[in-house]
Amino acid sequence: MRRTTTSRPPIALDHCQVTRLHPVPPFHFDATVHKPSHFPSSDNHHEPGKYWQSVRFLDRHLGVKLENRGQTDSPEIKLSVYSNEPLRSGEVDRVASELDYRFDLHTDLSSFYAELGDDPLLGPVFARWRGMRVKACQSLYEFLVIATVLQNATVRRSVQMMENLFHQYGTRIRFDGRELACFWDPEALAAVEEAELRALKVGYRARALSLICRAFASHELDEMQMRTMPADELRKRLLGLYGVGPASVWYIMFEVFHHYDEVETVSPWEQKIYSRLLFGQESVSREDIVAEVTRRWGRWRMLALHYLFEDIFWKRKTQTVDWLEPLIRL
DNA sequence: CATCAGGGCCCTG
DNA sequence: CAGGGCCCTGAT
Repeated sequence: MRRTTTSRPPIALDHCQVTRLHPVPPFHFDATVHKPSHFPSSDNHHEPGKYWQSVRFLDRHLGVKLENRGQTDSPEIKLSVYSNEPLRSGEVDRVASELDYRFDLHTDLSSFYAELGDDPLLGPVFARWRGMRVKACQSLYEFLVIATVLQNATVRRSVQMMENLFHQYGTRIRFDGRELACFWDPEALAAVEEAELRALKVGYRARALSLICRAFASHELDEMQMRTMPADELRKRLLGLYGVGPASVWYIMFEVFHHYDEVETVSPWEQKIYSRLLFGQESVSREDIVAEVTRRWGRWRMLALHYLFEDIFWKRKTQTVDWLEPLIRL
């Protein structure tokens, strides 16, 4: 009988080192670290001004805590890195620099606001979320797992699949008084039979999960190198992975690799939401959506859509958005 | 009880 | 290039 990793007590990350991150202003802490449109996951936790996240990095299980210590125009983040043994010199810096990339802290968005600030849709949104960044605090491999459990599933089912995977293959970590799940390595899954994955109710996705982790375990893919690839080449690489189609590629191009103009496709769910946001209609064709955002926002089109999208989901937290509710299938 | 669609993707003809 | 099948779940 397989002993699940999470049946063990959590790893205590009792060592902590503190450093600072300095985002390029303007910077909006909460809208960057927390994306209300994303499904909840036990690898992170957000409270206003604070964010906890597990990170599998440098072959370690780490806990990171980000705290807002600045203002929009003079931003500063206190970063606490928790580990089970003291980190070697330089390791905290490597974590800081990786987070800098994953939270997109070094991008200068001033021309984005300058060029699009007069847009009637974006103007009010900028007023609320100026300084918001794209964020994917997962590695490419980890994000591919998320993209896979999103496929053809309602929110509840995606959450269930993700938590089943964390329970079976992840590691519980404990730091700063919180317990979170931490991702497994692709190597750990590479040895697992598809049938075992299917038992976690991931269905046909078992094959994709299995083949994707092998692509990483065998080092066919190099995330760091992919960060510098031209968009066309990158897209082709991603599409070549089994179980990765246009919808997953779209999320990854934008969220993981920060291609702000990536709107090659619009999947059905987003299509309905953008139709409302852009045209006030129930269903506008994807071609019309792509044409409109390209004409209107050019090289910033996906970042602009991200602002509109998260804005409506933030709004939903405090008030009812009657047209949005039926679109969110729990 | 049966049927269906859901925040896709692969494979076939 | 269109369309069927795929896993599972909750809604009808």
